[in-house]
Amino acid sequence: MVHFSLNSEYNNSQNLIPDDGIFNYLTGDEKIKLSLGVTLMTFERQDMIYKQNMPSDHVVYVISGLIKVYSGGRGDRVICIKLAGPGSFAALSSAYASNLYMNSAAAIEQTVALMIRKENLSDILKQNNMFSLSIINLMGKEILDISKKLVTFSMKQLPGRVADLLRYFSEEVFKSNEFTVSLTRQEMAELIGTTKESLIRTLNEFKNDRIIDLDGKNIKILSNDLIKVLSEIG
Amino acid sequence: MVHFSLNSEYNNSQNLIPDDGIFNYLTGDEKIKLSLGVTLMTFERQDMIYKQNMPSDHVVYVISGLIKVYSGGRGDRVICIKLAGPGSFAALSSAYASNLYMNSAAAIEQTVALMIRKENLSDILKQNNMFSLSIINLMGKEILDISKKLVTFSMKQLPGRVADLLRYFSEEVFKSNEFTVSLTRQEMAELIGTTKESLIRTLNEFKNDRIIDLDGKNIKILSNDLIKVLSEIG
DNA sequence: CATTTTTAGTGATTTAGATCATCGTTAAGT
DNA sequence: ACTTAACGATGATCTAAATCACTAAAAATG
Repeated sequence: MVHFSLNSEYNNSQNLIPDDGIFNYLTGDEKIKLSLGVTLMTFERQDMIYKQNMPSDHVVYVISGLIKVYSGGRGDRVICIKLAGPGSFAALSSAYASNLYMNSAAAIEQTVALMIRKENLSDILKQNNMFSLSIINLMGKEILDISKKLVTFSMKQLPGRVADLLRYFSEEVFKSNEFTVSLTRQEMAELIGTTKESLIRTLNEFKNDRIIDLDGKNIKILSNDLIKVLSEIG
Repeated sequence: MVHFSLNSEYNNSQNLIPDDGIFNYLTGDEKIKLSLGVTLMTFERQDMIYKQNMPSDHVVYVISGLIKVYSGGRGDRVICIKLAGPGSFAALSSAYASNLYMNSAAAIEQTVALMIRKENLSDILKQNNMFSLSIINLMGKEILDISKKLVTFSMKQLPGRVADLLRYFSEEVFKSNEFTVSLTRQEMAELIGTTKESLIRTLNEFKNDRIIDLDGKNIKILSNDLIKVLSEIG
């Protein structure tokens, strides 16, 4: 786990704060100020980023790679709440609604992320309205996403859920009809609230029905239409 | 459906904006400004407040009563995302992350609510940082609540879910160990993602096990400890 | 107040998918 | 390179809860 911390001799540098996305709303001054409470970290696969029930002192901003935000329940069962790729935040909700992390996060593949001290982010929120508004926007999107997932979990059965997973991968995570997942079957199952066995079976049914091509971690969607239909009929 | 609209002759009145909760952060001027985009409405049981896929022009602030926010899926199946009682908002997430309502809301009992035009709320958000921050806080709490529900839905079985429902009622909705639900068994089932039959059976098991007293819509929790255990073992 | 509709409650049956068991295969660690 | 562990894949079995099919009790409606 490589660890860079910005110390005083770099105070005049703003390199750590990206020049894109939501940070566009920050003034130069605000970027400098925020930099002081920021640590750039590199995580390897399976590295823990934060852990449920620990004090929530940081918010995570993913620069590259992919992380999973998940929650452990009874026994060894785990459910994955979301994946966060480049340009996404994790732990925003824990930061502003609790003083503990309400779930855990770990790297799925090698990931570079900004760890932002939440007080520093609060300072910005208190003075920059457009930044606040875009955080409100982000959180609104997150609520809608989780609500949609809740509906899926309580109404769709396996084929519909797996179809949703494939859409999620192709439309939001990998942004292509052909992709190589860095997740294990177990992790994929945790994303749609099922077991690895059931996920594997359904994925193979899709393969036999020529809806997808499947070769280990390489997945190619052959019929987006069928996937969409499956997702809709649940 | 009674309908009061604030027109010009009442411009100098701020009566419609409550003096409590989140609106404390507003200045007098802001309250006046917000009042212009606000309508006070009374809804009777089963009245629709807003509907999935309609343009999301208003945010709802519940003054008294109880409403349900729900989402319809395949067939006639419905899942209730949350209940909102006095002092709670509904449609905040739709307002700021979509131009359509992403779910529906209806009154469970007679409800008085402020319908706030979302542009007017945006105007306040753009100028009042503390107000924005408390909206961020509210949304964070909502994300955590839904995430918890997601975990429940994918991991707990019926006794655990029903225990969660009873805790939700006694701790958050009715704030007492003894309460009269204004919801039907069907609506209760929709809150925990099951069918009315399964809910009824589980509720009666709880009654037979002397965990609750049950007489129609009157429910009394006899053992909070057992409920808690059931909720935790799932 | 009679009638239609909605809600509550039970039993019998079915089923999707979890669980259990096992085995090659791939990847990781020594 | 060898050993151990993690992962992918399949088959057999089991079970929680959905579904179906009713009856009874309340509520709403005319």
